[in-house]
Amino acid sequence: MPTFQAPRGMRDLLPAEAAGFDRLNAVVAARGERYGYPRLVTPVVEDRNVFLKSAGATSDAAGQEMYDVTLHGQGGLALRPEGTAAVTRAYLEHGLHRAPQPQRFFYWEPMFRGQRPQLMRWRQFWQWGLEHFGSTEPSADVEIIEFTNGLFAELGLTAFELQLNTIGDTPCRAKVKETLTAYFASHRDALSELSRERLSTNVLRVLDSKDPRDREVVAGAPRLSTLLCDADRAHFAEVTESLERLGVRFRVVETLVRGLDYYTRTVCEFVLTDPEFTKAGDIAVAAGGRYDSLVETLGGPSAPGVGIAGGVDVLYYALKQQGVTMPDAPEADVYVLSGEPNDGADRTQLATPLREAGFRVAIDHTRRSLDKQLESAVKHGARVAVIRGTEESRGGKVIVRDLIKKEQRVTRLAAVVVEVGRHVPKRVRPRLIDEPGAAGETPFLEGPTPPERH
RNA sequence: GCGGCGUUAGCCUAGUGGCAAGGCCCUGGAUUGUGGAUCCAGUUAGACGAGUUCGAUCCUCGUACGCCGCCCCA
Repeated sequence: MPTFQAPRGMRDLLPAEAAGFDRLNAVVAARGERYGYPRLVTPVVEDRNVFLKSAGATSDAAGQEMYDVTLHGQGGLALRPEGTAAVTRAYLEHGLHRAPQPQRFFYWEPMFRGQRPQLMRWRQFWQWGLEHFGSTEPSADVEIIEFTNGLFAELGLTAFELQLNTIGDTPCRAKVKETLTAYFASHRDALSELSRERLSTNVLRVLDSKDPRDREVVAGAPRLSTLLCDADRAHFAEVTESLERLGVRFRVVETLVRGLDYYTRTVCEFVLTDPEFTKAGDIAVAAGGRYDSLVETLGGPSAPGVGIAGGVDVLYYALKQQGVTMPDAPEADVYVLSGEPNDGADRTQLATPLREAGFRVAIDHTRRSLDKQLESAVKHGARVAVIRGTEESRGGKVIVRDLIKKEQRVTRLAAVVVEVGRHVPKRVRPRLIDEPGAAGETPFLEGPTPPERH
């Protein structure tokens, strides 16, 4: 039994899973680039006030759930629980509000929340996200929603529903809250304890309570849509009309409010509808909305913003649940092995030109029998074995054996790269500097590997 | 963070207050140095700690981790 375990709510991504995550990352990031959202990286640790101020002190996400960090006895830091506030902090810190607007960012980072873990809900989890600063237009809201909808279509995720609502802008919401508070206060006795508390802290949250007693009271509450200002209604109408025109399916859920206080107007959630997930209640695979006062809240000028974030872990499992196959982590296409015991350097010299050429080459660095080495090559998923140190492969020759066709040829060393190339594809070698005219392609779902360009 | 249930080898599963069983995987050997088959052999286990008991993997308590519900949320 291992003495150590990963901390509660944290886990290892073994190569098969890590490969799937990498593919998801590649797809989402590439889509981000296509939409003009370059990647921004922020630290894992932030001043905890960044989140306290932005999310609202009464929000659990910012309070009890925060993963505090102490260094040399000094606190005040926390592992980031979400991306938007951190990105906004960076946006301000680097004066990007003075850069040409709008500013758009993509991120893909681990997030941390100090909640008790459950299936697909870890203390460390991954999120991709988009933030779009500097536009109050409904079409900016539509863009991030359409992005996400298109992303899921691209990935093959079908079992989800887009839920939309508007919770009004800050000045207007004061009146809304007033009306709702008055209504719920008059039904105070019928409410759950938690909701009674929220009467004074965050009335809107009463609307999405799961408690059946609350739901009954909520059913008779004044509709949010009738309480909002004309400007809010107009904004939301344009969002929904645009989405309809773009063919994005959605459902307006008037009780949808978000847990974080910084949202204004549009809020959205992409909720999984697969029965495997709905038994535990709604699980969101992405969620976001507009935050027109967040920049100001964090000490900046008045600047509007809108964003969305998605859970990578949830997305990964939802895709698997739907039977979307992501490629396993192939260890090697080519296995170099030898019948001679002490020729490690020779094996490496044999592998090097193959690796330079772009093949995935693993070397058997054991001294077991050729028998076992060959067996091992198969078990590690190699298509081709390159064998040295046998009768036939002396004098600058090696055997190139196709492990599936069970055919082999004795080849001169100089011709090994060409011979191996007859059996397995080369992988795309990443380059530090773009080659002129070369468009990189990153395959996602299983399919042929694009041939290397010349 | 609160409550409930769980934890037997790398994985899956059996069983018991008195030597812990099997399958898969892994390692080695053989079929007289070219592989996935077959045969043979081998390594490895009751999460951790304390208590009750002549004796605990089994009963009790605590801790760790997981799952379910709550809270919350990706």
